[in-house]
Amino acid sequence: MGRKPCCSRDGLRRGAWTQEEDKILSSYIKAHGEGRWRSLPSRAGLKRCGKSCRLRWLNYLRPDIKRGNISQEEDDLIIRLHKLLGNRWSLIAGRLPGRTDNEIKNYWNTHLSKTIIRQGNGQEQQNQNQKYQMEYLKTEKPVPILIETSNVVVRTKARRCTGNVFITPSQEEEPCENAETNKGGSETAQYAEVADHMDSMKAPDQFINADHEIESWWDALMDFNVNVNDCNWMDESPPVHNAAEGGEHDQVVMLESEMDETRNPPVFDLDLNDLSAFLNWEGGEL
DNA sequence: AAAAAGTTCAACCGCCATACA
DNA sequence: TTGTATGGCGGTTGAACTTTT
Repeated sequence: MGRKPCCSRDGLRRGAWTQEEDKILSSYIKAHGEGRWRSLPSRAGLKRCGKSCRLRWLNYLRPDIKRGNISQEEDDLIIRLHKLLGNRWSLIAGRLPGRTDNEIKNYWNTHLSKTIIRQGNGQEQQNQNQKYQMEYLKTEKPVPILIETSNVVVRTKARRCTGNVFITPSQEEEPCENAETNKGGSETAQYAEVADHMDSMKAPDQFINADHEIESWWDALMDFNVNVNDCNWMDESPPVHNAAEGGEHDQVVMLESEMDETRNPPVFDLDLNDLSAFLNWEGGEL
């Protein structure tokens, strides 16, 4: 017995798309926009399931897609981001304009993972790291911390916290039950944690917009010199909530809209700027 | 030249989170 | 609060293609 197909309705086509189908899908989306994938096939006159249409559009037909010829710079960036984020392909793809998560995932599985395994923790990898470091030094910018190849990634999939999320310096508050803290972990682990939490936050009236890319979230934290080691990730627990409104915990770090009004000297004294710089460095484009 | 083995990548799958009635 | 529809994600599959024997 095979798996149950996602669209079990009889008469739906599966497998490779024909040029004719591509044409129909493209022109329909150009005319009516993306979305409502479930009903799109019948509206467009396609004998495909909505999921299949969505995937075909996002991974192949979208006009802004770059295909093939992944450059050395992109290659390097994928490797570095994968070290930080693990198999979070959509996040990695978000930093590579025109590339899809599927393409990056395939590229990783067919090219890069083998390269990494070959290199392991060996000299070649260290040399590569040294090369990055030397080039970066020439720019007189802070030297980024180069991520170790040994592993790092805390979770491969974002989890969600419900409600507003605050970052506080308190060691006494109950952490969000969905969250894991990595006190004392490597910068990479910390970043992965921040990415996870940031990734999971909700918009629009909350403190962080889920659509923001990781680097902007990270930059926001950098504005406050927040040390992740000193933070608990909080759910909507009353004491913390009160703090946001000027209550008992005056050191709550507020983000987004409130951030502009509360830009004070850093509440925490930490140094993850290097990692931020590392992330923002697009291999050679300094 | 042909068969076998290996590789690539588009497409599909199940699962999960969110939106909404 | 609950149930359902929908969108999005990462893992996996398998046909097509390439390389090796």
